[in-house]
Amino acid sequence: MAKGITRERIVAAALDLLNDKGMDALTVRALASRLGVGAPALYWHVRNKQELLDEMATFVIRRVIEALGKIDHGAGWREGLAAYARVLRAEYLRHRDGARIFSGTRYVDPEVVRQKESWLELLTGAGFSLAEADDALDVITAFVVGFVIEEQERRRPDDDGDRYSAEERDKWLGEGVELVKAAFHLRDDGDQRFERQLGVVLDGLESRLR
Amino acid sequence: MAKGITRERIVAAALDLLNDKGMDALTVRALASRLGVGAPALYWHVRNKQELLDEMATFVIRRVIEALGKIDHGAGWREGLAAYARVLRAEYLRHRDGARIFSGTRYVDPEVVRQKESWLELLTGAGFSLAEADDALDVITAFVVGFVIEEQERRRPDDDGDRYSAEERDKWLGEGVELVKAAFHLRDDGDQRFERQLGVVLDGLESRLR
DNA sequence: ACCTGAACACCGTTCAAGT
DNA sequence: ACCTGAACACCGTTCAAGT
Repeated sequence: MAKGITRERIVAAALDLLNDKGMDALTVRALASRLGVGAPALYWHVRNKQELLDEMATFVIRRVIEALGKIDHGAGWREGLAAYARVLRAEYLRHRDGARIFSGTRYVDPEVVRQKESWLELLTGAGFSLAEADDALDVITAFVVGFVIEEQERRRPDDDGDRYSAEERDKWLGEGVELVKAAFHLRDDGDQRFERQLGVVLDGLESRLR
Repeated sequence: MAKGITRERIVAAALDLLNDKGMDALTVRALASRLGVGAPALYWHVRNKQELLDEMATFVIRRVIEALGKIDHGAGWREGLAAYARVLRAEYLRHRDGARIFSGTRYVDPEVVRQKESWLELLTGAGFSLAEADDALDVITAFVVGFVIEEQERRRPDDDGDRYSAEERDKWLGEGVELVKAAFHLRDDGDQRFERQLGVVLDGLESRLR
């Protein structure tokens, strides 16, 4: 009973292992040993490694859907889309390289797509055409995916320990790129940049309403 | 001389192999045999597989830089950024899963970052603050990366051959999602969607100028 | 029904040895 | 300087066998 390996426990352990050691260390054998079991045991519960990876992606997507479902649509389309973007980013950030690994996952689950209905309602209700509403969801999603990929890449533990100080970086850059250097010095990380850039995209959508 | 394996030839062959067979089939042994040589031979030219992957990424980034350098900045900031976005998308599209694999690549090359100078000049010259200009480049990049990841995911040869017809898909979706179905039917693929959604982001940036 | 032990083909990498 | 042959540790997966 303590050894009751199930699909759910396997997927959970796999996501843990991914966060701990990264994608390359996510091997069937390491996963099995983490579950206190031999590697072949997993093949009774899961067809192969690819199915396990698909199952992990499905789990992540399900969490996204669940979180999206709790968003209040009453505060208007702009606040709604902002909440959508924040949820998507937060869920990707939960997993090491989450955006790169779990974005663009094949829609194997109708629920993922059915989810869109309420968002299309919100947007068309606010005055967007159906085509514009569809584009709006796509463009927000694309922005979040691209933003978080960059974000997680930058946060990744450096293999070479080459964290630059400001001066080292300026030297590395060389001469004649003063704007690049100045921009780097005033660059903030994380939430504020996300909110600002998200605001740009939302402004773009808003301009379509006029 | 016909067997003159070089770093450049190795990288070129690796990118070919990636396009032909995909990332999983990109093994050291397969690559070596494609070059008419034994697997250990590659280790004279390249330290390990990771270095090879880094070299591939660098090659792709260099091509992007080269293409970006040819863009005429005379047509204004909006046309300039649009050209930037189109170049980035085109270069990612050259390689199977290009956006997922090569985006967010660690900046190992100063030239990549120095490249930004001319864009910051263009944007600040057009009236953006330096912080806004920096955000503008980021937001465009993020959008392109996210868009192309989705695009290449959708284009990927289906493992199960499950290409849906419109009716099959409607059935799969179930009842009560009429907007989703309608949106799907009027959905166009590729260039037009990219241009439209890029326009949204550019509009968002333009709104900052006022 | 659920898991183990042994085995297979393949992988990245090393290293002595060849030219 | 550049490549081969043989080998090592590890990987995903299969399968007969155990309980």
